[in-house]
Amino acid sequence: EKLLRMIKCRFAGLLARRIIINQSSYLTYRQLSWVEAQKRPLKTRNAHGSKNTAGHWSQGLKTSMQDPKMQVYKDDKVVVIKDKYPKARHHWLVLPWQSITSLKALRAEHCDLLKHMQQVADQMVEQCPDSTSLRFRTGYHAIPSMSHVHLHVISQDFDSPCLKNKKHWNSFTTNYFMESHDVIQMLETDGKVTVKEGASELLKLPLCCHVCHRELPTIPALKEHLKSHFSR
DNA sequence: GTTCTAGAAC
DNA sequence: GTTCTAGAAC
Repeated sequence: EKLLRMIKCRFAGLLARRIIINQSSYLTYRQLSWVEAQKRPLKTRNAHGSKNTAGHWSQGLKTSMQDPKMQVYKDDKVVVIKDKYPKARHHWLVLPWQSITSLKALRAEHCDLLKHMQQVADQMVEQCPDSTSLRFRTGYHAIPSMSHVHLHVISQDFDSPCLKNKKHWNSFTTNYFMESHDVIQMLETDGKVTVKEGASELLKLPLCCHVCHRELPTIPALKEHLKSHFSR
């Protein structure tokens, strides 16, 4: 029994170390002796090991955009994928191959790239069979959860089981959603993109219909209301 | 970004 | 009692 426990311990240790090797924190971890490392609760070690890695959820787009099965369009500058959790009948993301962490990193030299992303977004809408019946918007979230700059191309029906809460709704229907054209304009005039202070507060605003501006008390009520605008 | 669920709101 | 939201997740 003692031996079994020892083998289990050893295995857990190797496992933890193997995870750490893939990260920059390897040296820090190695400074601990093997015995000391065993004293650390497994949970803590996992927490230590799973943060700031390529496997972290916020890095998911980097993985998805490289996956040919996810790509619905690509050229030498950008790739388009379907949003994994679409918030409307049509919801794509346009991503540049070039790694740009966020809007904050954008400079004047990125203007042409953003214009191209906009062009590709327009193409996606054009080729969509529903483009005649549905309105589309193209823009960026002021404070995105996912790393790597991505342009949302989303139909305005918001008819999707993935749209579940106030944050989802307000991120696409308030000024939290920054129109692509406005972002490009800002970059051209200021040489950078500034996000208005208090943008995060916009997510807490009451639920308001984007078509008739009626206020709805709950998400289910809002969804029911949207049917009156977007019956198939 | 999602999932899960405690407890608020009804 | 049920519906719904909102915050933690190590």
